[in-house]
Amino acid sequence: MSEREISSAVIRRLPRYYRYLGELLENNVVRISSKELSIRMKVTASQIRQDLNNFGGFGQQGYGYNVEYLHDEIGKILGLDATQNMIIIGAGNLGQALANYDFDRIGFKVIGIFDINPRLEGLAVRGVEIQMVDTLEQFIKDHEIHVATLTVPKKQARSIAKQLETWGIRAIWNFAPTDLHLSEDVCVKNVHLDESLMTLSYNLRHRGKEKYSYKSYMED
Amino acid sequence: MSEREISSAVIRRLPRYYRYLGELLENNVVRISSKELSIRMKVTASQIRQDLNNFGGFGQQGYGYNVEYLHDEIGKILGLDATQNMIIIGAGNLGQALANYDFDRIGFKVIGIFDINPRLEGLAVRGVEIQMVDTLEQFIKDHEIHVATLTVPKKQARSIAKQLETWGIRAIWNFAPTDLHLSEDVCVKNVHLDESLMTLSYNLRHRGKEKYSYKSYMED
DNA sequence: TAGATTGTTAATCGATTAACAATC
DNA sequence: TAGATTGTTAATCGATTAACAATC
Repeated sequence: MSEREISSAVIRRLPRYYRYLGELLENNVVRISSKELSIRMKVTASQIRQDLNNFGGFGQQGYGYNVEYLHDEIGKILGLDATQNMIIIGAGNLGQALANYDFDRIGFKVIGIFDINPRLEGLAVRGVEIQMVDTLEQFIKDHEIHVATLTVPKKQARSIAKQLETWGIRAIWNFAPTDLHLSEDVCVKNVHLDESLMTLSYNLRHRGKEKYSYKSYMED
Repeated sequence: MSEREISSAVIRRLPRYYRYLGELLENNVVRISSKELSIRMKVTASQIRQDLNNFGGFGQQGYGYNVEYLHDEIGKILGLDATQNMIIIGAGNLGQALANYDFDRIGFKVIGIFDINPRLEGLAVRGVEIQMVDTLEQFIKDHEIHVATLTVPKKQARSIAKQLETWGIRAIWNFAPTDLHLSEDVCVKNVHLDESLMTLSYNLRHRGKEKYSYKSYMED
């Protein structure tokens, strides 16, 4: 099976397909055409078909796509079918908020929360007790963890990220407002909330000078 | 002054320029060339110059760019120079975490937090007391609010968004995992955290099959 | 002036959309 | 079979990169 290079534009759209298909599934819709889905999602049918065909032919001519099948297949492509253990580094407001999220639903199980603040030690968030970071290395080894969420202050983010890398972490979901400099085989996904708000600020200020319309749905 | 259409790809890069320039400023760097900045940011110098020239000529041949001037100008383009009052709807974990953020720094002042849970009434987050949503309409009118952060459950998101629109809100920072259907003159910026994590999941699973490298910095 | 670096035009590259033959 | 809709190729569109004349 030849692995072609999938563009990140396509990958970023997959979760949205997954979400819409999940909703169709909840509404007991059995099949859907790219045309119908394109209307609901406000994208072109062409794009949907192109995107999906990067991964294989999931539809059937004259019929469309089976909602449940397509939903599951996209889930597999995204890797949501296999559960990954995850830790959260930084148990501040955001870290605790994320710990309360139900990410199990998409294959991520929070099994550890870490901080340097001794006041937080032992405090349980969603059944997981906050531990001190000096136990982090051992914990990662003991539990075969490959994914870490980073919600520490900017100053500490880079050095902790480097350590996480040496301890075997392969993917970092980074909420610290800085770019991490790691080797290429560590996946980093940045969530820079302040930068997100800045783009909203831009659009608010320049609103009306141009058309924004539905495209904003896709600009993650 | 002719307003050309600025592509969203450019707009999404502006906050990152702003951040790098801010750091240079902190390090007392007075001037920088597109070449030097391109190396630090791991983008092409060409892209930097093209991006900036969408908004005007901020540099000088043979010299480069004055860091402070460029930083300030990008801040103005993003609209960070004018303060906007903001409210947060939904005082759950995420809502409270966001209320604790220092968004004043980029021109957004949280002056109200709202929820339907009577248990939260009066609880102060960063000096702002949580109020009940039935006072929302009056509050928006009294304080001339145009920006709202939406951190309510999926089920309620759309109906609240619709109401916010009728009450005069012009920009919504939406954390609910759903697309909002509003008129075109309401700006919506979605932050779908679960979808962000899904793309990380994809990259983790397909890691090594292709090169990811620095490009991940830019995929917000 | 000579060197450096911009602003901007032209070339390339990639992503989106359109079209349609294949086929259920 | 006829109608519908995919998978896929071709055309278009837009974004990125390269090149270089302008100019500080």
